[in-house]
Amino acid sequence: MVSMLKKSKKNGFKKITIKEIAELAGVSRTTVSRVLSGSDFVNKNTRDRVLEIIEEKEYKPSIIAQSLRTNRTRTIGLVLADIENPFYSRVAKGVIDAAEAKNYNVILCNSNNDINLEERDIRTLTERGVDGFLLTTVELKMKTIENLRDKGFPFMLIDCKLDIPGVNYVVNDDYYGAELATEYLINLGHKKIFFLGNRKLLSLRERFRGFKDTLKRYEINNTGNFVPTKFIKTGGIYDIEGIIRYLLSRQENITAIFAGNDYLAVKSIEAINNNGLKVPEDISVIGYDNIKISSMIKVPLTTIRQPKYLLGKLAAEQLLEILENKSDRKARRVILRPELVIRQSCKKISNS
Amino acid sequence: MVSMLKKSKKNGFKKITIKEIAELAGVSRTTVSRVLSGSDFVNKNTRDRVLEIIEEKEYKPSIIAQSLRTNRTRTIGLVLADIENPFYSRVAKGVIDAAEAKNYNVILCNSNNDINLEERDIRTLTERGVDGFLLTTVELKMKTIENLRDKGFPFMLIDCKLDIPGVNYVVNDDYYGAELATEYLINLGHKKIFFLGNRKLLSLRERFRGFKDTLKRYEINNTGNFVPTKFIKTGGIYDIEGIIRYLLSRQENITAIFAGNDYLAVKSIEAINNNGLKVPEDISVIGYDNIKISSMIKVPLTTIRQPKYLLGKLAAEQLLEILENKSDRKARRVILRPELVIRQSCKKISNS
DNA sequence: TAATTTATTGGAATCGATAACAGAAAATTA
DNA sequence: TAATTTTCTGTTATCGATTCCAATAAATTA
Repeated sequence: MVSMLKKSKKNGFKKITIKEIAELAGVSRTTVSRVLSGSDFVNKNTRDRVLEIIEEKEYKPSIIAQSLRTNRTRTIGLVLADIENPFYSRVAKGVIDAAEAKNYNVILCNSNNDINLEERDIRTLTERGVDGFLLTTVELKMKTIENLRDKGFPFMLIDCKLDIPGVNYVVNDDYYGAELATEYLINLGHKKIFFLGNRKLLSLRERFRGFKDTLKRYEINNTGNFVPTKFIKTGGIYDIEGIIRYLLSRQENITAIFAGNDYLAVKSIEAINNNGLKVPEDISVIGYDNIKISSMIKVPLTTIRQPKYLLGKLAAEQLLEILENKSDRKARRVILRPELVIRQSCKKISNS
Repeated sequence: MVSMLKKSKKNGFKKITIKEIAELAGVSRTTVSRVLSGSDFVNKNTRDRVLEIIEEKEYKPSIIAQSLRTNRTRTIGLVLADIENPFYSRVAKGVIDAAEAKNYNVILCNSNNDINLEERDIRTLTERGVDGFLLTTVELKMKTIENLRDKGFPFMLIDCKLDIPGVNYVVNDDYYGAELATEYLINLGHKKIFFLGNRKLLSLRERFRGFKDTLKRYEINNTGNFVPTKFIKTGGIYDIEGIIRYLLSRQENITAIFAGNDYLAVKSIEAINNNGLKVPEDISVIGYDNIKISSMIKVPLTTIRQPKYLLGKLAAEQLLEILENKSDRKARRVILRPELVIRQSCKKISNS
């Protein structure tokens, strides 16, 4: 009778509360609380007795009640652009690992590359009371970000280099990565290179800048590198087949494609094959990201490797530091270096 | 002065509370609460006035406080065996979509195929106060599950057919899928078929059963289908290269491999190639799962397609139904049908 | 008109913790 | 021994909502 736990609404059994522990130990709730937090001065005998009962009853303090009182939930939000994209799921793993290491939990939202869902997710997360969140965004609204910043809500951007005051991020150096890729193609003799990507997306915008500047540096005049908007569907997803057909039909003798990410690269290769051409014999393709399948497809993809796990891990760690140290207003901007991974999807051009 | 929000510890600004809304509207907190819940009888004029102020102040009730009072968090937990495995990330998407549709949030844990982390995750989630959770498990401890069940904590298993009373699941019919795969190989003339998989994992155990039974049905005597334990590392991950070398060295003239999942299949093909043999010319390989890369690798993989998104979506929906309807003790067991996807990794045998 | 019912509202307790403050006992110092 | 400090503990208010119960006013019925 004494040891039997009483029923409650939630599930079969009622969780034991601090009050009951206090009664069993013959002390006040305050004392139990003090034992729990470990910080304050409690008599050793009292402490031991309380700890013993806590252990015996397997008492765990209610995180909900703690949250209400302390205004902290030990929860962070993570808004992923697309959980099915291996790039993001690797990032997510880094985030989760870093969070759990500090005893935080992660609430996951999937914005599905949709800017409206993204906004909704941010709203949901703040209302739910996460202590802060991480945003892997594709096409963010400046106003939303500024608003968050002005409210003082702790957050960090992942893989989105947004240089406005008071906004922190962890990114890969997309500009540098694009330089690497472009230089590699140029050194192989390519001049007619098409950049495949939606320049509305922030990371792709940087890559495009690196691409353009490198061409300029090598004094290569490369006009018309844009994806006609009719091929861009909502959420930044492309009609790759259409683009490739369009490219080939233009008779411009494109010799290489710089795809903004590996997903696009893989799809492009498929589409090129479907149009009777071969990679890399007819067209070279370089990707960006180095996702897992890149090395496994028919023609292993030459691409730019980004430290993805680290991206997530560092972002989470930075955020947690902010959370643990509220007054700290220092800028936290981390830029990671990508590397060129040479495989088989690019070929030297001799007749140039 | 009046409209200025005061500062609080958490972030720059204090959230407005029900008390303040009540004061502004000149009613009691009780009345505001009633307006919020929409259910009780409130005078229309009062209701409108309160709603107006709620809107004006953009008041959102504190989910934490609600949780404490109502003992429900509108949060479910999801324990993924491996978020980087595309199978699970697709499942996760189904879960998230279903949860958000009913205004629930998902706390994500990644057990990393580690049974100990899995137990830790379950503990974390229950302590955190999720209303229930979903478990994609690899190698669960029966005792843990029975314990959860006995405590009355709501949960469902995903892709793990555990037939003990009071435990619910949504699974693919692994037995049937294995029958499909095995029959297909047999019809191609294969008799020496090796089943590649760790039979400790529940789903693989079912697949192995289907495999064995089908062979028996066709009166094919197939001995020695096991992966020597020395190739099985912690967490059920394999030394595929080692296994393949071992297989080839045995001189048993294996003509086909039935890989327990596509991951293993893809790795096997790589390993087979590394050993100077070709798929499907020398050895046929069939996979299981139909993950995205299966169609993109050098030799597109013949495999068994499972409805992954649906798996997650249905599991979440079932769980939420349980949560919304506590007293309902009916069994919820959903079995989805897989299909054979014929691509190019299996070949007919003529000399048998 | 008096009695009863109905509609609408508020007071106060509660959920399970934390924390400011004060008070009592023990230890130290004068 | 008295005064002061230190150590330890409890009382009470609070976080922001919900809910039981009672109270009031208005409407209905007798």
